[in-house]
Amino acid sequence: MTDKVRTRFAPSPTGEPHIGNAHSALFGWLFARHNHGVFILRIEDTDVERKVEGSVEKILEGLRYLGMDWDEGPEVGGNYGPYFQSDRLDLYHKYARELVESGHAYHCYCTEERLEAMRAEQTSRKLPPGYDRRCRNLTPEQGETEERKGIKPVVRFKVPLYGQTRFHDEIWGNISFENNTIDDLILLKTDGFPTYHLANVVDDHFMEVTHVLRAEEWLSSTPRHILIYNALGWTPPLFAHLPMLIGPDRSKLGKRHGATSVLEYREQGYLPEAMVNFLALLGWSLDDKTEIMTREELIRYFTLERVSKTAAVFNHEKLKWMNGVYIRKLTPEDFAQRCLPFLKKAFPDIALPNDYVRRVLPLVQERAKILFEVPGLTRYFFTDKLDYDANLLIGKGMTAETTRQALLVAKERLEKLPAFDEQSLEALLRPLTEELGIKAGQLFGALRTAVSGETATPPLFQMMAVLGRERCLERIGDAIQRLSSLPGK
RNA sequence: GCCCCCAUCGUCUAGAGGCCUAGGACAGCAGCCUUUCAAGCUGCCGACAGGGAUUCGAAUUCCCUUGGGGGCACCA
Repeated sequence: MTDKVRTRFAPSPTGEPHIGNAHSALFGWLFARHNHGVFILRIEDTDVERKVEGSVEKILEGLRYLGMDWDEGPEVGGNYGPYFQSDRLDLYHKYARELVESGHAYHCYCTEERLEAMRAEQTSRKLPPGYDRRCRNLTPEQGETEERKGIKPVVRFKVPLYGQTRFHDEIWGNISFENNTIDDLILLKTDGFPTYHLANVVDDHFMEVTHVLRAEEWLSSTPRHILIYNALGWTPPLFAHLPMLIGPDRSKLGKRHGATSVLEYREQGYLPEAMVNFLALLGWSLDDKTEIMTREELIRYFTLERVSKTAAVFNHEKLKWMNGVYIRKLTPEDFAQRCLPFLKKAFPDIALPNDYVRRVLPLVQERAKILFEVPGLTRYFFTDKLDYDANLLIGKGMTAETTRQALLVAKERLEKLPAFDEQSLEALLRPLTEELGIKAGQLFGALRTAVSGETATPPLFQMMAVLGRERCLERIGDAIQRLSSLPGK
């Protein structure tokens, strides 16, 4: 045995990597890193029915996106493999057999139909559903009779009829269950695969996992696991059940609450550092004020003592805010790098010259909350045709005609402006408002819309400077046209 | 129905008997800044689920009630 901390993340490949799983994984990862321990990734693919092709890759992608590296597991190997449960069936069979031989487990021949009927009956009589232990005391002869009928048995664990099972949870404290409320769970299914309970115990034991960090939903199956450890003569690891992530209605986080796949967040342009920071703060806190923390700080400060017991609502609003914080902290170059894929995807047929893109992007960096909205915020920098309602050109207290006149004069002056940069533009346009006898907002608003087709944009002079003289003049000319042909004007 | 838990602003949380007329953050609202939108700044709104008990003193300890969650599969 080693005294080094070893934790694991043990997802089952049944679909998109769930944000709730990512949360648990993160806590396990932070705990391992904080303690200079080992973070193991184990794939629990024991449910043939629910297995979804390609989900292992997605799980790995999700972890990579969030920057959670694993020391042992798929792709990296390790001394405790294999790390796919489907490659460890012999091991599970061995210990299932051992449990049967030692009298801790038995073969059960009950059909699924019978079990279902039994449960329905129990539920209708308002009794707790559970196996009635019909096969618990079958004689060898009775067993053989069933076998001859061609019925394949499952292996069930013989839960003690009396007494209680206690354990200590690092977060919840001491928990105790009456054994008579636990039914004889299945260890080995008829298809030869183990259930979670057996596989989990066997693997955590042989992989020398020291701390099992998993979501609270597992709390009530922990006594079963303890019982199995004991029956096998093994020392259980330490358990720490983590608060669950729930939706705004306080139920288990699901599709109807919005995006649940980690990869969806990547596609929407949530920065991994923001995701990690946000997730860490769901059920854990450092103190009464610190919220923005780097990955290194999270690792340094993360302890189980500061993990809470109450489920946390996944608040998209706050995530968005935090993502904005991280976006603003990026260097312009880094921001550009991260935006590029989103721009390319949104404007597949438009050239994105390097230096131009790098002049455009800083203009929206503090305005974007998620990367996905960057193309929308910068559209007019890349497209030629603007699509907007000409009435938007006309500001408060202006008419189509006064607006047109103002634009006409502005265009004229802009053509003659020696340098088309921010300072020159301001030096020209600011005094022009006085000359025209209109307010700054009236002229700037008209120009803003003319040049971008939008009413909310980055500062006008910066925007125009980046767009360039040619494009600006062209668009102002177009705006003048639109004003001239406005009906009723 | 049974078992195991949980309980501070709408949400994430600080609080481990006096530091609490309960702190921070998101959201909301108001204002400032300002050519628009953001960002930023200032302020406001806003919670200890209820009831007992212990104590000089309880958000903090204990009990009950209420509310909420999780589990009770040949799923994990």
